[in-house]
Amino acid sequence: MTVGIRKIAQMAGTSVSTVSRVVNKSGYVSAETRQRIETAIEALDYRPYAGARMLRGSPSKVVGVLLPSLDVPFFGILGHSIEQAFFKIGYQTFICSTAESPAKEATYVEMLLSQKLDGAIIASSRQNIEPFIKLKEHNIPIVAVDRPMPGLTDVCVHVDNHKGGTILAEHLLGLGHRKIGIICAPRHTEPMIQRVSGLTDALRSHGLEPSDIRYGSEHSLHSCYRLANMLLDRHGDVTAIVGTSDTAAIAAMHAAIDRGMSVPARLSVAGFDDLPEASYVLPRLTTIYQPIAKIGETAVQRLLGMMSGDGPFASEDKLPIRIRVRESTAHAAICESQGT
Amino acid sequence: MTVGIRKIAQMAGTSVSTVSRVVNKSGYVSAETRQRIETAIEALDYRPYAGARMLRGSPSKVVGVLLPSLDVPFFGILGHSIEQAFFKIGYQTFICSTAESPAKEATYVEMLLSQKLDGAIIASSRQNIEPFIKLKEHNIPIVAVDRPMPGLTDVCVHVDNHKGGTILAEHLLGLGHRKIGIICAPRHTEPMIQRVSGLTDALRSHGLEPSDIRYGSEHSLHSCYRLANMLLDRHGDVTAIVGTSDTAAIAAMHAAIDRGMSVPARLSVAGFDDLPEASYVLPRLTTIYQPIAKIGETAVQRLLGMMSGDGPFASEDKLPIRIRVRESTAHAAICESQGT
DNA sequence: TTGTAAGCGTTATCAC
DNA sequence: GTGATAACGCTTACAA
Repeated sequence: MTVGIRKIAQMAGTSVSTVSRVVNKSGYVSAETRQRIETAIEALDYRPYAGARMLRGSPSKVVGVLLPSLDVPFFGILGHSIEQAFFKIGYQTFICSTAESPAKEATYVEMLLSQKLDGAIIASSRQNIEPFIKLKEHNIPIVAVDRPMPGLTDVCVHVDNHKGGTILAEHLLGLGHRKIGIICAPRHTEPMIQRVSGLTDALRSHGLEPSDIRYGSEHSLHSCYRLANMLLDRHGDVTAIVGTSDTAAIAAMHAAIDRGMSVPARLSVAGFDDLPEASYVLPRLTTIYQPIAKIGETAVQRLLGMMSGDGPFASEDKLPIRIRVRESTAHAAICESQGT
Repeated sequence: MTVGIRKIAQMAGTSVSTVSRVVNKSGYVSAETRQRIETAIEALDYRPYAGARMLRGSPSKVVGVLLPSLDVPFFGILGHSIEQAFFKIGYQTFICSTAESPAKEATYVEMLLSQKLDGAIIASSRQNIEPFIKLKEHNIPIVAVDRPMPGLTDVCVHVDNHKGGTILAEHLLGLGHRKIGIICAPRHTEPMIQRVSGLTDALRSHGLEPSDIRYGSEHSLHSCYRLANMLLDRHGDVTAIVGTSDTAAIAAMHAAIDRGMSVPARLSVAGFDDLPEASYVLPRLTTIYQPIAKIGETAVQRLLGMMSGDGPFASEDKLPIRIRVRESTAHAAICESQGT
């Protein structure tokens, strides 16, 4: 059924080794033999089978990318940039949506291992490295993205989330805000924790505390909307809310507007990530930009370095971030004068 | 370096065939031999190599999914649902972002073919089937999603886009709108074409024509924003704009609001797809809901059917859609009274 | 119940 | 320049 190297040899009236030489452009082959072989290859649409090559020890040119979920924009963009970067250099990518489940992560690791991958890029929701240690045991090079995986790999490509929180806090403080609420979801992931601590650290250095911090376990607009309402119920005097993601911030905008607080006149709102939806909403969202696609591409570079044996064997890349000031934040003085 | 079946046999003091029997749970093995083998497998963390199994004719349990791009929400959600459905039944998925380029599509096909896949799910931006015919020649079962690929496969899972356009038109007509503009982007894809023709057919059956149709080649908010401005420059008297995607509709909302036309009081706006961002914007967007995740899951079912040999060998699945009326559309009478 | 051996598609070694 | 042949990890007759 399948056409292999021997069928080509047979058709071209030569031996498998000569065909192999032609296919791999290695060793000497006479012009006419090469011609006959190429004709046969064309005719039978022959193509060497990667799996058999690996039996002989060649790299699989296959990598695994394990991400929490492809259907949230952040990981969609990240996964896309990783996949495209690998494609450019002839690598195939198994993208795996682990859906936050350690059991799924473990199953994926099994599947990937039995496919013989050359390397892996991982972002796991929990800091739990357990499902991945088998990859490490099999000496598969691993790069962490978006969040470090201590104990698993020392190579991580991400941004300084703590600093991002600080920048946001200082932006709001500079606008005169003193009563600031925070919505953090999903609660347990490292970037979110860092953002909250960057925020609170900056406030404290000004002798302030967040008026309220609401934690949620879900990323969804709906769940963040409820958190925002709880926050506003208890602390109606806040003049600004920061969401640890653009989604959380957008949810806060909805909650505020639905209860008649105008944004930014009465309430300033800021987010994090600068996803496309940040500029979809009206007023457009002030947020921290992070170079998602660049993160993916850098992670691929790092993995390539590890796979080719030359370093770096340990490195933490923190890519630059910056604030994007848009229309959702304004001076607090205005708020007071229009306050509810 | 790598641990294979013979190393296990050696360690357990038995033969490779017996190990194979244990691994595949086929044939008889005595309890004690099995025990020794399982111990060895555990100790050496052995796992059969999928590529070698395929040499012996077993299915690869690998499928290819070729989509225009993972970083746009629609395909992110679709790709995610497909990947998850395959994961559930033990299949690995190569997700390939073809980025609208036939050259990339062809390269992907080559790569996939040399990995020996069991089947493929494809959505190609252009109707160009050329890059994929090799898959067909190699008898790889193919299912089209979101848009049909005539000549390549007769199996397609999608929605009735024409009907969606009709529903939208009738919704607006029912609200008294008579001057309706359309923004269509990206212009050449089948679903977009269908949506426009559904819209115009419905208008014509009421003796009307669209006031203006603006076509764009890019999906982006930015480019659609410019289209919307062109439309409003030329036909400031429209009372409603339909975007053939939620992004196009959101861009229209921005353009309208930026020139002081309030939505929906002065201008009604409707979109298509019901992506998350449709409920992010304020006012929340009236749009046509389509069951994206369900489309992915159904496509997987169809492909499974084809791979297992029992039908269907030709079938077009049109999944149900419905309109989601939100706040961005209102009665046209209100518009006239507040008109510019 | 277990072992031997052939063969899947490929490449590398070595002889011609 | 070219062609046998062994080996990679695995499954499956077939023999014992």
